[in-house]
Formats: sequence, structure tokens, C-alpha cells
Amino acid sequence: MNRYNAGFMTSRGQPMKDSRHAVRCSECSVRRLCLPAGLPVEDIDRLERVTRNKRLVKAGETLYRSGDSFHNLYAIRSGSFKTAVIASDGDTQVTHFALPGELLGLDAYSSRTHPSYAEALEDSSICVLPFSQLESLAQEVPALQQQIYSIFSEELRQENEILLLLGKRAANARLAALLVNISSRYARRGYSASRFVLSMPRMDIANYLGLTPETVSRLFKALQKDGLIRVSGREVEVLDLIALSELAGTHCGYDESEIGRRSVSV
Amino acid sequence: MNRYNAGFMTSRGQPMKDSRHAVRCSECSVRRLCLPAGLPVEDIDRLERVTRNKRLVKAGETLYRSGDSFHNLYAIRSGSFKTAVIASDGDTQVTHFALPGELLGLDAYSSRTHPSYAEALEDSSICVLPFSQLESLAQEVPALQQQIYSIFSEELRQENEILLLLGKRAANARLAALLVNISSRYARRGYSASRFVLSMPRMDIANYLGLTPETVSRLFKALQKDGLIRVSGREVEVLDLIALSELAGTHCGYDESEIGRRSVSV
DNA sequence: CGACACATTGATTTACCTCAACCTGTGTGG
DNA sequence: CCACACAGGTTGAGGTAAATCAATGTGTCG
Repeated sequence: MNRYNAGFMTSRGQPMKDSRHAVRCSECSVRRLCLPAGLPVEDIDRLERVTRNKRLVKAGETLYRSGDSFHNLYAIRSGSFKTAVIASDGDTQVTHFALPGELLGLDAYSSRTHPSYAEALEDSSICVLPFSQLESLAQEVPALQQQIYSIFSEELRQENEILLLLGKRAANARLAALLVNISSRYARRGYSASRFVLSMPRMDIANYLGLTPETVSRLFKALQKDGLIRVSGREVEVLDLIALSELAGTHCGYDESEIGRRSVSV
Repeated sequence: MNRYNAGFMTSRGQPMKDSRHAVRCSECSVRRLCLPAGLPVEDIDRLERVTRNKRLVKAGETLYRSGDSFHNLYAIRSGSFKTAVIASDGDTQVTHFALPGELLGLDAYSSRTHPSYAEALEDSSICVLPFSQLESLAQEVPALQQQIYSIFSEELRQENEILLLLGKRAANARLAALLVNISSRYARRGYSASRFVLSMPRMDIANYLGLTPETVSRLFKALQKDGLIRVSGREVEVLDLIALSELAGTHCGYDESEIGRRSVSV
């Protein structure tokens, strides 16, 4: 698909086989960003019994729909998803773009029903985690319980950031923030921070940022004119990450050292 | 202060004494909305050992500041709080208005540092919950662990609703949604759903809704002109909850039966 | 009473939306 | 191999909801 962040497609464009050796958390490429992060090996062994079940989700397919009853959490192994909520009048808000290592479905626990839906933005691969099993295991493994709290808590923190984005920031700052955010998240996954291919269409970006596709299009152009990025369709090259971060009004995506490290490594 | 939702002030306007008999969860007026909700009595007994420590917070005082290190969760016993995040450029976004029974500080777990701050909107009373103790107890008491997950999950769900509000709704729908939301939350706490006193200034409402105080002021007036509410300063009377809910674009705040029940009970 | 924060009101500006046209790439069928 | 359709994306002209700027009002507390 592309040479920067190709996800789970091989270089020949074939979907990766769900071969047995790739199924184990301890060998998963995103284990440091996912549920097993920081767990002692013996606990990872036990976690692997919960995460055995894998699934492929094709681009455009939904992993779960709004209203579906809640049984599982889903850990993204490769690819990407959008999550969105639907209001009673049909109005839809994209709430998150999820990347490998991230957990989907946490918002469904309390009502036992998914309040949002998750749709694959590209062909993706996920682990199915039966929550009852995860819950039992967490009851016995404090480190896992802590990791679950940590993931919940971090999601809350991030949502608050997005509230600030939507409530206080101008349109160009919102787009800049999204680009900085995606850039840093790709970087943590071993992809280039400065060159990547957005897996979502302009419409989803616009929806997520509370804007229209037209405005997003014009903003991409404006950022390019100012020399902060280069864009061609969904391909983005970040030319001035510092200026982009400043425009976004946040230095949270990176600490300075990381900016330096990443920009030379490309 | 007012006869509708007086919080922890007595009828003579004196702050309630933190008398020993009010300290127990099992006798707390908001126990059905708080951490002990749904726990078997023997588990509530154990929970009470964690929730012994109480604190009064005066109007305008902060419970914790952005950057403070994380040790405790706080359960609101009476009064109300706003929580807000501060961007690196000083820009602030109010993220939540919290009422009795709700938990503050959950977003701090993952970083061990409070990413937001919490400020009392009126003289308030809270339980201090040392998180390490709560965590240990949850490890032994599955029902408590589930309750904690449930609270996390519900917060995530609500944040997504607010994203939709900020991303998709017009200004008047945002204010309507806030009023419906507050109305229903007061109702669940035994106060009137149709008459209440907002504990927050216009500025905080505006900030929360991603608007300016001027716009909020005009919107209150417009809602009054349309016969949906009556406003006088911070006093609000909801005249047409159904129309207000429709304007808000949500029927989530109430199910029909509840609207009927509440409106006759006033 | 006077000071001060909060709130309202009015006049003007503007950032973004809306609507409509057009472009561009990709897949499809003749 | 080309015509065509169609979805996603861009561009432009014009409109509007809400922001901004600037007074003015109102309640509260020392």
C-alpha cells in the first residue's frame, strides 16, 4: 500500500497470514503499547490464554455497531479504525482514530452495550478479548488490573485534550494537532514521524475535528503554503514539526529530545 | 442559598457539621450514585475503611491542581465542582461539571499526575479515597473492581457525547443539552428537575460549551423567549423539557416515564 | 456607599459553512 | 484500450452563526 506505514500488508500487497507464531503477545510487534505492556513474563503467559482469538476486519467493515451487546474488548494488531457515536437524530461524530496496540470497546462496559461503533479504515487485524475472562484474570493479576486502569485513565486524559481542541482551537490549530498526534503515534510504532499516509478520508478528518471536508482541504493547502507540510492526497510529509506543534498549541505530542531524535532518523 | 438544590447548606445557611454519623457510605445520601452503588453490605463495610477521610472545600478553592501528583480519588458528598484542562499556551477548557456522588481524579491514574484541575463551584464536601487502598481492596472485592470499571467506562461514554455536542451541535442545542443534562442529574439526586440554581457562572458554561459568555447570555434569553425555560440570573425553570430535549438533539437525558414522574412531583 | 465581579445588550466583524461546480484517480464494462 | 461512472477531493462565491469589541446594567460584599 505504501512504504511508510504499510500496516499488516506485506511488500507484495498480500494480507499477512494469521500464522500461529504471530499470535502470541510476547512476540507481537505492538506489545509495548498494548495490554501486556509492563507485565512480567509469567503474567503475559496467562494473558495469552485470553488473547488467543484473532480476527481480520476488511476496510470499511465494522468491528462492532452502536447498540451491539458488549462481550469483548478488541486490541488492534495492525491497520487502523475510526470510532464514532451516533446521536438520536442520526448525526454522527467521529471520536477517535485508533492505531495498533490500542484497545477498542472500553466505553461499552458500564451499559453492557456499545454506545459507539468501530469501523476499519483499512484491512486490519485484531485480537478478541472476552472481557469476562480479562476481568477474572485482572482479579488475580494486580499488574494487569493496573494496566487496565491505566488505559482507561489515559483515554480519559486524551478525551479531555480533544475537548480543548474542539472547544477552544481554531480550525488550522485543530488540523495541526491531529497531524502532530498521528505523527507521534506512528513514530512510537516504529514508522516515520515525518512521512506517513493517512488511512482516513478527508470527510472523517473533518468530522473528527468538527469541521467540513472543504475547510479541511483548504487547511491542508494553507499548511503546505506556509511550508509546514507537504500533502498529496492522503500522503503527508511533515516539514516543520516544531512549527506545526506550536500552531497546534501543544508540546505534548513530543518532548524536545524526541523531536531531535526522530527528525535525524528519517 | 436556595430552596431547590441547596447542597450541603442547611436551611439556616450554615455549613453542615462533618458529624460522625454522616461519614459512613451506608448512610450517605448519594450512596446509590457513588462508588458503593450495588455493592453487597459486607463489601460496603470494607469500603468504608477507605473512605473515612473527609474534607470541606470552599467555593473557589481547588481540590487538586494540574500537575499535582496523584494519590487520591475524591468522591463528592455535597456541592459541585468544575474540572478543566490547561493547554501549554494557558488556554483552558472546562471539561466537566461534577455533582454529588461523582468521582474526581480518575484521569490522573496513568501519569500519576493530575492532567486537569478541580475547583469547587460552591462550598462542598468530599471523601478522600487513597487510590492505593482502593486498588488493593478492588483486588479482593470483584464487585468493587467492576464498579470502578463501570465508572471509568461511563465517563468515557459521556465524554463522547460531549464531543458530539462540541463537534456537531449549534450553540442553542449545546446550551439546551447542558440544561437537560443538569436537570436529569439533579432529579436523580432528589432535587427538582424543573427548577434549579446553576452553581457555575456564565463564563464557565460558555467555556464548557465552546462558546463566549455573551453568546450564552443571548441563548438563555432566546430559550426564554421561545417558552422553553424561565431564567433569572442563575435560577432556571424548565418549562418544556420535551422541547428542550428535542432541541438538544437527544432523548438520552430522560426516558418518557421519568419525565412524567418528575414533572408531577414538583 | 463604593468597588468589583458577573451579566447583559448592541454594533460590527470574521471564520467557517453552505452550495455548487469541477477535478482526479480508480475500477468497470463494452 | 477507451469510455464512463462514481467516490473522494478540491476550488470558488456568497452567506451566516457566533466571536469580538465596547458599553452598560446588576447583584454582592467589605
